[in-house]
Amino acid sequence: MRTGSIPLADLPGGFDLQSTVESGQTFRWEREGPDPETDRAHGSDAWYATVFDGEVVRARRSADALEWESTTDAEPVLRARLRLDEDLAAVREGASDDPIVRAAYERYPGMRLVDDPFFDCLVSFVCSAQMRVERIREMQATLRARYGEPIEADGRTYHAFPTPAALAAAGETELRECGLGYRAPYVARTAEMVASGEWTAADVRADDLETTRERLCEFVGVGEKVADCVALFSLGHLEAVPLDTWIRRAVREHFPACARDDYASTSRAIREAFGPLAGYTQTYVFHYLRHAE
DNA sequence: ATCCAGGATGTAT
DNA sequence: ATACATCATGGA
Repeated sequence: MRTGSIPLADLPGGFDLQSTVESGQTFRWEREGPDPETDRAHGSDAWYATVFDGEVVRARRSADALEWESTTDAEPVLRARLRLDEDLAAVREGASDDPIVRAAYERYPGMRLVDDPFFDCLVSFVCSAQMRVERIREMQATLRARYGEPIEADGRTYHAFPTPAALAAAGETELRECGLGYRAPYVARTAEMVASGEWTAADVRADDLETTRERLCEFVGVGEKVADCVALFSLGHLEAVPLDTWIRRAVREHFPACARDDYASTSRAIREAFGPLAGYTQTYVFHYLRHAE
């Protein structure tokens, strides 16, 4: 395994790995070791492991650096997938100056948006319907363990995220046995669509969010909310504001002037309230509401 | 037991 | 277009 270290001082606005990969944006990072929420006995942060393009990547944040260990040079993929080169200070500066927004940014300094692989993100959020974040994470771990390519590294076995063909071949019945419930046929049919090759990330992505959302809604199990999540966390639409139960509550309680009767106009209103990188603010507020307050 | 979780779909109006 | 019931599963 190769190792490397990226000084936090080189990352504009700093970086926090735990909040970035445990804030419900991505479900592909497995924490190695105890839950830092319940066990604060250790000095530095936990290691997290994932697989990108068949290469194992382990990472942790020490006091002054992002350390990594990988079967290849992981720095480029880490910089890209965790948006490490984005100026977080500028993002925070551009956010709206509302009390709850300010509190959320202050609570999780260094949290960044991810840029996840398209299919993984798509499947994860198809599974997310009426599911708690912790269970979505468990479901994705099950899918990787059962259908992902095993990769040996450092005496351990890691699993890549399953390919579209692998999930399509699994079929509805087996996917139900993974605990997906009524989402099993959604995942099976969406996997078939992607496996057919007619819906690539490049095909689905448009310059404007509205068009991208329309195309994403062609997938089975993808409505406006899930479409916004995929647009935000894997297609680079940083202006997207997914309206889930938590954000709807925030609109109701903190931004009543943005409340509209339908999804699209409410999302547009809160997007304008949050600023140009509204998706960043949405993710901070989501994570903040789900833990603090 | 009843309610809820990062909602979406099918059907009736 | 909009309203409504229904869809698994596990934890509180």
